[in-house]
Amino acid sequence: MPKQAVKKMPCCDDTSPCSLPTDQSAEQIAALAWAIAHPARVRIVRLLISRNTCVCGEIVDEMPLAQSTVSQHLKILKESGLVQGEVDGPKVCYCINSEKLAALKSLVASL
Amino acid sequence: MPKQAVKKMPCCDDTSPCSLPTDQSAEQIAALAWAIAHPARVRIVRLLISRNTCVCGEIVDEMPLAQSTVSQHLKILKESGLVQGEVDGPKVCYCINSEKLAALKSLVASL
DNA sequence: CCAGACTATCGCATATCGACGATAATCAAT
DNA sequence: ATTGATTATCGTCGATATGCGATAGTCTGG
Repeated sequence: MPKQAVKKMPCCDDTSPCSLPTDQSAEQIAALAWAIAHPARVRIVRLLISRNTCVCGEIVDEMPLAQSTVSQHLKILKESGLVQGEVDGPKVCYCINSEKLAALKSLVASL
Repeated sequence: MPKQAVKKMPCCDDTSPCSLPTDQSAEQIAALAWAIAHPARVRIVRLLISRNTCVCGEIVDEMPLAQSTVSQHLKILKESGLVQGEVDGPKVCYCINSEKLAALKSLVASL
């Protein structure tokens, strides 16, 4: 995960001819891209998109991964904000955070 | 890098109600997303986009990273196909592969 | 309250990332 | 050929990702 302490980001200073977006933007893109930088997470995201209704552990059934592993990926997706989890009784329903997804699309499109 | 051997991807089989794109597509997205899943690489990509002219080791000057580290990131970007390197004398000019970039945008947009 | 189902978390192992310095490799020019 | 500049690669280190089984936590229903 790109969480290394970036020493300094001397971009967009006087010596640099770039009018690039802020570094914060770079980290935003990196963080969101990171969330979908694994096939399993792409599949999960697509699964959640395809089912307008939030799904829960059914995700596990769709994936060739152990439940704990899927849960781990869901955690990563939740941390990225792309996915939201909502407790529904003993189950947990996950759904796409459309705003975050739109933000990801927008950020990538504006590259 | 998500290069782990995926055991099997029983998606889109008879038991699954998904008409999702192929898993290959998931790996494509994951691979491209991975390339920009690091702030430094996002910055490099933007730098290459902003300068229509290909840049070379000037990238190093723009980044708070060691030359070897930048070279490593460039290698990753090259492997993803997002960036192309062209030897120009003792220097190496890098430039964006517009097609790959477009593919990335398209893939993300079609999520 | 207890049993059952569902999910999250904990360890653990392995593999890779990300960073760096040091070193090799490459090319132009002298 | 040698030098100088530029870039790639190597080796190392710490941190993290990824996978799993096992376990703990949580909630519902009887």
